[in-house]
Amino acid sequence: MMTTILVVDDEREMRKLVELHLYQAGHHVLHADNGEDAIEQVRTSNIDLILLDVMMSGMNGFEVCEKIRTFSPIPIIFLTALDAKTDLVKGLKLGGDDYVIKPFTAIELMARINAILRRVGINSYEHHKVGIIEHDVVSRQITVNNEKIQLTLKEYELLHIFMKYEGKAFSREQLLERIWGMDYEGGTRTVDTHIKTLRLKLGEQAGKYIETVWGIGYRFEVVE
Amino acid sequence: MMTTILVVDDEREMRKLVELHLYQAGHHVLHADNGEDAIEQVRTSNIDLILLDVMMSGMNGFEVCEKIRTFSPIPIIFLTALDAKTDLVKGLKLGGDDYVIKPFTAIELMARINAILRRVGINSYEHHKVGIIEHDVVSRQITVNNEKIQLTLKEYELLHIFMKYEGKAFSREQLLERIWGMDYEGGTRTVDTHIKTLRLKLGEQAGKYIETVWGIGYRFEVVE
DNA sequence: AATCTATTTCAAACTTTTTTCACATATTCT
DNA sequence: AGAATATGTGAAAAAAGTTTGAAATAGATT
Repeated sequence: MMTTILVVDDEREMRKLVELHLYQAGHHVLHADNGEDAIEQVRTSNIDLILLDVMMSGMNGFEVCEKIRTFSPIPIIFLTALDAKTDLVKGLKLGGDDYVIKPFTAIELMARINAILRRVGINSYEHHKVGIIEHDVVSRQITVNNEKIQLTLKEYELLHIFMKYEGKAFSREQLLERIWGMDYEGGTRTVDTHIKTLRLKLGEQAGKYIETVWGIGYRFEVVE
Repeated sequence: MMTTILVVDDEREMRKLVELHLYQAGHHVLHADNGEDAIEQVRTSNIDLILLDVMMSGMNGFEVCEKIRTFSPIPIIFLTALDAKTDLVKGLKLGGDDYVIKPFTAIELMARINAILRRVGINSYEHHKVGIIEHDVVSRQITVNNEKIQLTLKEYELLHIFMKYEGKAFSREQLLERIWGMDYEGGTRTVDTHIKTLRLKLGEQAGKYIETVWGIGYRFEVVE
């Protein structure tokens, strides 16, 4: 499953470089060039991990971290040019999960990110509720009207993306790329079949949440 | 949705080649053979992405990029024959988003373009409001007086272009080229029919936003 | 190897959209 | 006003996209 990573750095070139690598590694990237914007995005977007530069004009990384920790347990990796022990300690005390010292290689950064994501994947508690559907990420369970339903892998991934990006219209190609992977060769009709079974399993009422966007693909939205 | 891409290269044959591929991939293409012209076009036209050759007589690609960055965050992909490492860094420092090394294949170029466009599409939350009409690009939904209306692909594309270029008069040919593509064979009266249904669906008040420009085509403008 | 489940493919039925066409209506020009 | 040209409209044909059931294929499990 694709992850959304927020890159916070006030140096544009450094941010771009990091973004490029993250993007090529298959992550979704959001960015902010200041602390306030970063905090706002954490509040409003569905972000999985933050790469946070420590030295920024205005609010510094530690302050941003402290603020975010008042309302979110989202993993934070500090990017820092400093290498004093005190920073590590300070950052971790404030709730950071890891830190990387500039300059760093793409490989190193990816390794840290993957390590953290793996770790939180086990510990994190994600729970989405949209209309009468509830999705508990940890247990991978879906309930409709509090009744458990059994989904296959593809159905589950579809619903996961739909619920995460409620209201967004997806083309079949986008869904294939995200769930099946860039290298998928088969036809786009496959998506239709999975949509069919997913609608069926979601039942009369919740099945209608999946709307057909004619000529494009599908959109998930609570309809009354 | 069709994107407008500006190709900047002083070698005519290279430019033509790139343009052809872009056109076949369904993009709308503009071109410039020097930096000054490119900058002017970015200022005055509504461009979604720039393919910028680094080595040009007169202003080079990096200088052009630097200049553009003083007033626009538009994605820029460098085309370069120069060595990778140094250019990547320099280009990205100046605000470029990616770069492609010549010679490149059409597939590679398209992949880069799509990657950038996708990223931009994800990061930017586009929402247009013109008069009583609102258009949310992500969900592909249109509301008139906060009431959702259901548009077909062609109607949607028409309204999208109209709202994007509010006030501009379009000929039927221009609309056909942008929405239907260069290989469209049918007659121009098809546009009229779609305008008719679009006006109908927009309703009494908003339908009047689409004005007929006699002898030319149509213009979208808020009238009071 | 046999059995089950999940996934993909396929094609027919169905739905919606797009195009065409004929005629009504409107605008411009002489 | 009348002719010529351009646009508006409703209905029907044509094209395109979606849904669905069933069958084939692939993957896992026993």
